[in-house]
Amino acid sequence: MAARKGAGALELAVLGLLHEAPMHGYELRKRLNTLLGMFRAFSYGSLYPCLKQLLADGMITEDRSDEENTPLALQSRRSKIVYKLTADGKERLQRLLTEAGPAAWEDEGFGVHFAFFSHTRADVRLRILEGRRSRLEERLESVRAALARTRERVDSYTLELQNHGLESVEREVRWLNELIGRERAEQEQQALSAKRIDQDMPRDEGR
Amino acid sequence: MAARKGAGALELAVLGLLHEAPMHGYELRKRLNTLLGMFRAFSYGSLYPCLKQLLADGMITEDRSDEENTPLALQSRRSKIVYKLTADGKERLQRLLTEAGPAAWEDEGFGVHFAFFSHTRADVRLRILEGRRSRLEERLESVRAALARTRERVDSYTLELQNHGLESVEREVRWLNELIGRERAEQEQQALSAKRIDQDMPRDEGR
DNA sequence: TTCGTCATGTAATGGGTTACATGATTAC
DNA sequence: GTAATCATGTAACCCATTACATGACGAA
Repeated sequence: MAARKGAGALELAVLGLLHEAPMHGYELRKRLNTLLGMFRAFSYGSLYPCLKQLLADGMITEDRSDEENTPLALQSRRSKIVYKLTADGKERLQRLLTEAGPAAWEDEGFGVHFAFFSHTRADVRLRILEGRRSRLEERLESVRAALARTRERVDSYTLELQNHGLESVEREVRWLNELIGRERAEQEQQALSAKRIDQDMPRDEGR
Repeated sequence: MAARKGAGALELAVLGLLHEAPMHGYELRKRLNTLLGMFRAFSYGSLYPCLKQLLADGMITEDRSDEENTPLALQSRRSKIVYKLTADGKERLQRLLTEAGPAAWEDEGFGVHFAFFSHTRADVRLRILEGRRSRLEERLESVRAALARTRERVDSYTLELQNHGLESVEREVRWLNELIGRERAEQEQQALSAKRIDQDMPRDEGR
């Protein structure tokens, strides 16, 4: 099965962005870093090798044509390599977007996966959100336990730090709760309209 | 000057914890990860090599003695290596704690530096807090700018993610503001009591 | 013509994890 | 006696950054 390792988050982000529109590396990086804003930033030193790899794997093709204008006879200025997803690349993107494992909800990958949720199946979205939530709740519990254990004999700055961390994560959990609620409501509504269709044109029910 | 590179955050954390009390590696790691709770976690694979390096550099000493009990004649069970700061180590810790540079306010290092604020000079604390705040404000500004530029033509999940990120960072900035306020108030109060002492026993004022 | 930004790329390095190997001690 | 956890360590790998090298293009 070979399993293909290679850059998780970055690879997904590149494929995802290229799926929306063909682009060259420099632009890709800018879009990447505004997309992920607060969560992470990539440098050229990781982006270009990643593109190279994806190219070698046949996930993307490069277009060094300099587009429409070939003015007279002076077009040897190689520059601006536009990358584009191949069919294999689209397939791979789809596969990455369907995996609802730790890679999707741990700190490094969550932001990127979330950013492409509109291309992700509803059930996968839900599992990722729930996965992240339980991951965070684990952390909360362990920190709370530690805090209870060592209470009173901690200096005030440490306490301040731990409390701030705790509150930040609690806030994220509330955010996830809201998102999960919305996702579920959406699913139910879809189930409902499906039922309505069933009532309009009834089918075999029992199995 | 040689400059010594080596693990920034981890090294500081180890020295800081060992300053509070001698400890062996396993315990060190546990304390480390509860101390930093939400911010990061280290594995043995990074801790032990770090200890090794610190030992080689003479920042710490190891004690393989198994402590007080040497029952009769069966004490060859080497186990539990207790590490302890040397004078050099204390000096190094002090130096790390005095540096108020990017290493202290970027994501990777801030938590650790903050955790040992009670051993840090007041003016250094203030500069680190302000450094972090302006770092975060830079990010806020660039994301807000990007958000304004691409407004309306973004899908809802991306928007949701960016907003959540924005709010998280805004929250941290408010937290920093509060801390900075407290630090300044403290400094002013100390300046005040210093003045009062000056009034009690006046000295040369103009230079 | 020079400066800023766009644009592509590589080599060295860094800081960390995973998985593994080993063994002592404790609780049941 | 056996399982969990305490305890120490290493080697292979991973993902990314930094610093560098190169050069085109537009505006002042």
